[in-house]
Amino acid sequence: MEYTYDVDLEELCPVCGDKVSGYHYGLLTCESCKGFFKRTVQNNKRYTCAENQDCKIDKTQRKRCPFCRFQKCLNVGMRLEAVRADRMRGGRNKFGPMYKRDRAMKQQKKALIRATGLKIETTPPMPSPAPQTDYTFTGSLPGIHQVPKGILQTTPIPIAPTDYDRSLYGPPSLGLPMPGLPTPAQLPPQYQYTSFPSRAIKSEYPDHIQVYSGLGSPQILGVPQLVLEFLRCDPDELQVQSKIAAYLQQEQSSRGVKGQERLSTFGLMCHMADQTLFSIVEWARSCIFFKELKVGDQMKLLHNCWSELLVLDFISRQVQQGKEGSVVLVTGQEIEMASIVSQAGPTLTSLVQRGQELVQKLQTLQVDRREIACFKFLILFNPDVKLLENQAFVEGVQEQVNGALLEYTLCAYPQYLDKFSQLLLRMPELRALSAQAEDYLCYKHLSGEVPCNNLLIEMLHAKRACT
DNA sequence: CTAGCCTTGATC
DNA sequence: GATCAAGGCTAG
Repeated sequence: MEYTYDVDLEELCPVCGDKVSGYHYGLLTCESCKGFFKRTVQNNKRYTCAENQDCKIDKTQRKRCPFCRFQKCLNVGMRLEAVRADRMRGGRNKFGPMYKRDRAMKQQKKALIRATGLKIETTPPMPSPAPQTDYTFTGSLPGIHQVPKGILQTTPIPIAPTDYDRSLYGPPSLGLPMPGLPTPAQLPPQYQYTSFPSRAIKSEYPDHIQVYSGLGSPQILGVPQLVLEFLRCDPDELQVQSKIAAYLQQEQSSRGVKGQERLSTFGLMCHMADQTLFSIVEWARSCIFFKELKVGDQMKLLHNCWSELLVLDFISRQVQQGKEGSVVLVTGQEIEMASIVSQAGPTLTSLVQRGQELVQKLQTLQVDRREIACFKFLILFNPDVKLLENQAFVEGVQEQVNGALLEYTLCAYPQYLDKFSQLLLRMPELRALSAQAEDYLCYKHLSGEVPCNNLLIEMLHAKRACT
């Protein structure tokens, strides 16, 4: 594949494209968007959009619609929590280490270009809500034969969500009941909001909105507890990115040493997808509800939906950070659509194009990362999976997630009353796409082009064996 | 209200 | 003491 050299040419503000002046409220932005974000949050400003809430925000037009500008600030990942309630000046906040990691990542990516020869996406948003520490990385993979069992059975992954969101955002995780077995009948009404201040507040912003009431205690509006919990479960995109990039780099360079052939682009993509699948399985194992299940049920659910989760992972990356005419990989690398069309066979090309169509639809719907977090659970807890030991639990979770998503979309996007159903309508497309991707993988596997020791293939076999 | 420049102060 | 992201100030 071709690649270009303009590596860190773009130090551009993700909101308006102006020149970046440093890290502000969670990511690299320009001075003006920093100021705008600060004024908006500090003064609890509410804007309305005179158009359809999809105004283009660039350097010349950013003043025209503050509503859409703020929306975009939130969507690219600016953090409300970084605006200080007490207005204290100077010093450092909790994000310091994150900024440092981000800088390190950028360095690593430059090295990755040299190793793999693919252009690097230079302005990764930092989409995850809370960086998780202790993402243990062993560097070596379990052998293929133990893979599905091994990865599901070994010791639990240490999850240490930073307490930042938690401490700021009200009830420590435990406000959320962790039902051992939620049957639909006994589901607690858990997506109610924490108490509002007396004045009526409508959530215009699809994110945590802190309201500084007289005493200055921040509250969350518009985001059901369950959705917040899902966000907490989400792995830190940067860590996954860094881990997979490091893995690929090592893989590629060790081949050089051993005198093996370097991986082809397709081989590289297989390894990348494989590693992504590992991280998806790790995510599932550690997240709320799923970890309550017995291993057998866990495996059945994962065997059923792995490809959908993989496709969704890809799709959501494009929705969140994709650019017109190119595709962003889990490593942050970017591939031009043109080079895919010219170099990947017709099947893969149409697969990617079909994916891009779905991306477009989701972008039009203004899907945000909270909704995507819900989506992942809806896919994972598929009540249609047969022979589950604990079918009722899975159905119960599905129902709860549906409720939370519905409530969230209604509150966060009151102007789109049918957003929820529009979102659900995309589910069959995702399913069809992942089926097509599985077929493609199967074909490639049969023609011997997929590297061995591959979790992808393992999953493929497992799924086809039981259906 | 905007955005460029200034001051502050915890962390290294 | 240097760094650099917070908040503050103020012309336009």
